[in-house]
Amino acid sequence: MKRVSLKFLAKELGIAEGTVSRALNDYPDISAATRERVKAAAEKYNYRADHTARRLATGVAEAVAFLMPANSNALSNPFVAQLLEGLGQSLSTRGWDLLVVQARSAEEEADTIAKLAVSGKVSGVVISRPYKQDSRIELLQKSRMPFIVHGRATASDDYAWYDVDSKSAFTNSCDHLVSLGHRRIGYIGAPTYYNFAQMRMDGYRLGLESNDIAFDPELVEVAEMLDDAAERAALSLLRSDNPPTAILCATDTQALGALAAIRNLGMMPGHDVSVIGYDGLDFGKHTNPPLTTMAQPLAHSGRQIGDMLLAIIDGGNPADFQELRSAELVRRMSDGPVRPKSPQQSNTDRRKV
Amino acid sequence: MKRVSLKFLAKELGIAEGTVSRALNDYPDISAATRERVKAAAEKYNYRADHTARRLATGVAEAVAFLMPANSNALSNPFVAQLLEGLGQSLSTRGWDLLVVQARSAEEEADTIAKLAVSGKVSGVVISRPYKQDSRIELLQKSRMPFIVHGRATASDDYAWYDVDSKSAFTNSCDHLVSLGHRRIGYIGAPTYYNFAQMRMDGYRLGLESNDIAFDPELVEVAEMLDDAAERAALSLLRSDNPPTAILCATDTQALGALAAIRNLGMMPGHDVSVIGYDGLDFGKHTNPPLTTMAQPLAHSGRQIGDMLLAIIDGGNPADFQELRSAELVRRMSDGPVRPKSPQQSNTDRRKV
DNA sequence: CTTGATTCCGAAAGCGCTTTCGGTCTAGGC
DNA sequence: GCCTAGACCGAAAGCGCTTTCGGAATCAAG
Repeated sequence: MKRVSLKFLAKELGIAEGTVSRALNDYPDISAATRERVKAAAEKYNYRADHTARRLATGVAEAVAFLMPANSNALSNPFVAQLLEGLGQSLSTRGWDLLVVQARSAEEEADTIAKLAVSGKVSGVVISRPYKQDSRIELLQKSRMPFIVHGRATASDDYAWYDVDSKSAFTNSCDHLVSLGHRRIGYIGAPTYYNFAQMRMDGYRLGLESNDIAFDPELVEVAEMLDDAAERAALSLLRSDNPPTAILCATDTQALGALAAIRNLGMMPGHDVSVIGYDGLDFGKHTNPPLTTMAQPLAHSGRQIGDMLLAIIDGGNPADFQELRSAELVRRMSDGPVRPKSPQQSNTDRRKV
Repeated sequence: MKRVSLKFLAKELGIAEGTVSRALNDYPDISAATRERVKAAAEKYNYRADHTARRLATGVAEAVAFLMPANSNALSNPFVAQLLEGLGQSLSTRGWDLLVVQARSAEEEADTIAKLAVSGKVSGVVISRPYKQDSRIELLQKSRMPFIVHGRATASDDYAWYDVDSKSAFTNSCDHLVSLGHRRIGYIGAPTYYNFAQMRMDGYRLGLESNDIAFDPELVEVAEMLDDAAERAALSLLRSDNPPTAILCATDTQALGALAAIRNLGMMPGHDVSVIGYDGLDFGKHTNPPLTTMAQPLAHSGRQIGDMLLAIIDGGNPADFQELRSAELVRRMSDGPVRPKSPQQSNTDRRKV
């Protein structure tokens, strides 16, 4: 279990350390013969260049960092793990490392980034859930550290990102609800310092507009991305004089709260009032009723993001790496045709899941 | 944004590099005066010792690795993120790094560990979900790499671990169900190469035994830790000649499947047949009906595990760091008194959540 | 054969720190 | 006033690799 060093290998082969190093790294000034000889020996002794020494000598970290979202909550965590998994896969193709760093608080995020950028510990960074104006992005740009963001900020021309077009998704969901007869559509959003929250809200408004429905601020609530916060928001929507017949939620977690609110009011989600979430989280299959949601394609997003970052580190132009995917409405049981004012009416047009 | 080096600092102060280094590291052979002077300058220039160089010189990696569970699935991922968060917090107290490494497959896990152990990239490792016989643990012990496991293998005397006493939890749940009148209690388990799966099953059997209920293999199914696999398992249990009136599930994810199976059979979970899961995942609040579960205290487990690992790296005896926490039954709506054979009976003794 | 161009490899200088070793200086004991 | 202890710091040797530079050997051309 003892490490074999370059020195050892060189001595064993009777050639200079530098030569061994160059042979291993496929320098053109090494004859094929010795290259093979060296590689065979390396194989035999199971030699692996010491990462730290290599880093110091070359100046390239061979590692990237993932900045953990500041206030993540248990329900949104599935993303993180999945992203990490994909990132790891991507990096492992080169044997690079994946660092997870987190700020103590949202305020310290910028500082954490700044430190990271000069630390030399990583050759690239991925951040997620950008704010509308994101100082992390500015810092990263200023420090010339390759990076990619999962999502985008308002200004998004000159850096790399991978995002899902949630704006269109919300517009489409509006259309969908309108086609089910809804005209009074509520919206529960996330704090709008998050750009994704803004975009989803924009999508909602656009959807209203294109269906000639006037935007009504009474129908909009902003809540933290927690189930209970969203439940309170939904309650206030539902208790108003002219309550919505359908509610769009910025996240699945919030949709969970909306479902609960509706049930608590003695109504049936999907029948009395429709709810559509966004994220496509698996546990939506098991809610009461199963949650209709806009599913984002996050299966390979981590992998993709990793590959893009690597390409940028290799010298690619960040602006060339911008990818916009689209979300897909997966209908489960929480949406349905608008219910006429008449007391009874069975809920038809339902699909099984 | 340019890095300031030791050399620069030394030149600026007019003293030797070595002296600056020793001053910064609080060596006793440096006068208080120069120590302060050096630290002030370091502060002023915002100097941070280059991690890589430091590593190379000292030989200590100042980083630990978390080995990502091999076949994690989306529903079990909340753990990972939460654990990572806690670990990160713990490590940040020293400014250490957190690496996430993953094997391509379960088979390669041991190999990954072996490589990691000799790579010198980290000074400690945390692994989770050990198998009954876990070659990763043996490897780690052999290579003298400090490590801690989240969970334990069957032999668990001579290494550090943090685990939840799921065995007792299952025994207690049995008692609970018996107190509700159940005598025919089924069990859906996870693959028993996982030691936690074995322990939970043992707890279940012990619970039966202590209540003088004969163990019936017909009532036990082993399924993957996925909702649909568990659903099939539950279906087969429920369709037998003498079906269970209650089902204990090794994980919440599986309990989700059990709930679905019961509903699909036209019965009502918690009324017609009780289901209890294990994990205490938040989304259990939103299932249909809300899932009764044994909640493990994972809020600060990451933090705790990190602190323990650090203590071991500092020279602590691994065997001194073993912590067994207990799970708590949180009753929601999926358990209830056994239903008499008579057709109608309302479900009493329910608690609100 | 001599010369100039190649090919291939050894030597050595770092990368930015840490740490040992010894030397200088001052303080205290006689 | 001389000697011995500390106290304090400078110099230098690494840590394990990479990479530049130049020299020796080989080869083709004149």
